[in-house]
Amino acid sequence: MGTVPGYDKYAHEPFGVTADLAVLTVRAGRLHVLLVERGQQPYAGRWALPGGFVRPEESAEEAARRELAEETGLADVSGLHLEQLRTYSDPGRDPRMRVVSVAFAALLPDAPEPHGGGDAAQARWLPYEAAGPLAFDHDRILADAHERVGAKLEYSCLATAFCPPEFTLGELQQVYETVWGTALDRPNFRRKVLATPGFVEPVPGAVRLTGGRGKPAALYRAGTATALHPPLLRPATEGRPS
Amino acid sequence: MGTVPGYDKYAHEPFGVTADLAVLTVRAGRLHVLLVERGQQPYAGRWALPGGFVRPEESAEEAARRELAEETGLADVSGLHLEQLRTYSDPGRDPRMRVVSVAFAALLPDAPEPHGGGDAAQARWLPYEAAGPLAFDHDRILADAHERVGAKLEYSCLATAFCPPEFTLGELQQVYETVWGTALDRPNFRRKVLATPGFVEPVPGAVRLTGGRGKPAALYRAGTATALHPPLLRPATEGRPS
DNA sequence: TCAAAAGTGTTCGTCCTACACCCATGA
DNA sequence: TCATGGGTGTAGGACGAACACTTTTGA
Repeated sequence: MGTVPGYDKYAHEPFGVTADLAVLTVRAGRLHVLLVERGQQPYAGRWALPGGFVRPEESAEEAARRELAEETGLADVSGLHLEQLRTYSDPGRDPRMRVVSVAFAALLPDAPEPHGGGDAAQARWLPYEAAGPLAFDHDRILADAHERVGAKLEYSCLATAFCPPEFTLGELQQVYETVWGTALDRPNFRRKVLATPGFVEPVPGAVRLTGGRGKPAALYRAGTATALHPPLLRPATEGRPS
Repeated sequence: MGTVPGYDKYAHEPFGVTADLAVLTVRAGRLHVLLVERGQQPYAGRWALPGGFVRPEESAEEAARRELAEETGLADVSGLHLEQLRTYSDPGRDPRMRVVSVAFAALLPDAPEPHGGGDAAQARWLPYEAAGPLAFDHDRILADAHERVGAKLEYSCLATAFCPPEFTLGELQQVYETVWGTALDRPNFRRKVLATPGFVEPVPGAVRLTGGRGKPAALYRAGTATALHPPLLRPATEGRPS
């Protein structure tokens, strides 16, 4: 970083910049979100999205990964899919000072157990609906993350990010059904997924029993494609906000 | 905004927060972008996206509208469609200090002429392809804006934001063709638009000659819908990034 | 032999594509 | 009367929705 002589970086009221994460997973057929209990003021004792201040030498995305590792102890953060959501900048959204939050959405396959650390007294997965009133404007951020992820499932291959390295089509379908809150027709879902080149790749010969009963299902891996053409539209959800 | 006793807001290296705008319009069948010539260091004399520092008492979106009015003199900024793009936070993207930029995309109907003001020596519309190397990382922001707008045309009614209050279907179609860079079939486009409730509403009896020749075209106004179901997919654009 | 879950086939409608054709206007 | 742009009609095909049916496993 260069220097411009005569520029006073303290001329303005200072802003803080935080990176906050809405980390989602599918657990037992329900959508869960990763939350931390705040250990400090403000909102001490309240649940919040993990996150924290961006440091001078890192980008917002780097800060998000660091905070996630620090506050929840989740390993394998390097390969995690992070999607920048939007930035929340209302004055007064943080009582300490002017803070703008760069929010990210992240998807994880089922649920390594987190543990608190850093500024977080504890960390845990909570069902999406049970994520009560959160600190700051995190309720809004969480809702935006849900909406965004639901929309991206339609036209991207993002759903595989919710799945373990090898998964069945039934598991993949459950991701869609859980995030969208609607049931899908299994035969049609199957055809649609298999007809999209690069969405999933079969693992030759591998099968797995899913529910303890029933026919063993073939296993698939995530493919190399990122976009879905044509998209897999969710049924009849009128009036979705743009 | 409350106060938390004992919190030192100067404890961290201060961040600057800017709001930058990629303002797009369609002019004579070509995509144009609104640029300003910087009057100050750094990058003095270089073209850049309009924008500037967010003030302590305003949100990023409010700052974007204010800077747009100040730097380009465009009126009617209050009704303008602003779409938050994403936030750019790489360390070193601004040589003065640590600055994160909250970027917005905006759409305008053809082209009130801008004039410089504030920190901008001058302001003008430039064809999208001719928007040479810009200051900071604004080339990247501009490309992201183009991609985002192109994608949103598929599943939202955003295209009407490029049009004047009353417009013909030919003009609306030209918005799609200009942003996407592809030709569309006129009869099919027409049917698609008219079949989507709330996309456009006819202005009874009103007609207008468009090219000086040809049959006068019926006029329409933007409708109340925001989403397009089913979407209007651009033809065969493989490998688009997610 | 039954329940449960995976996987296949088929039908029917809707939407998209493409192109042919007619209409109204200015030069 | 010709070129230009607006507007209508229509046949064919691709795709999605719905649902019946078969297969393979554990209990």
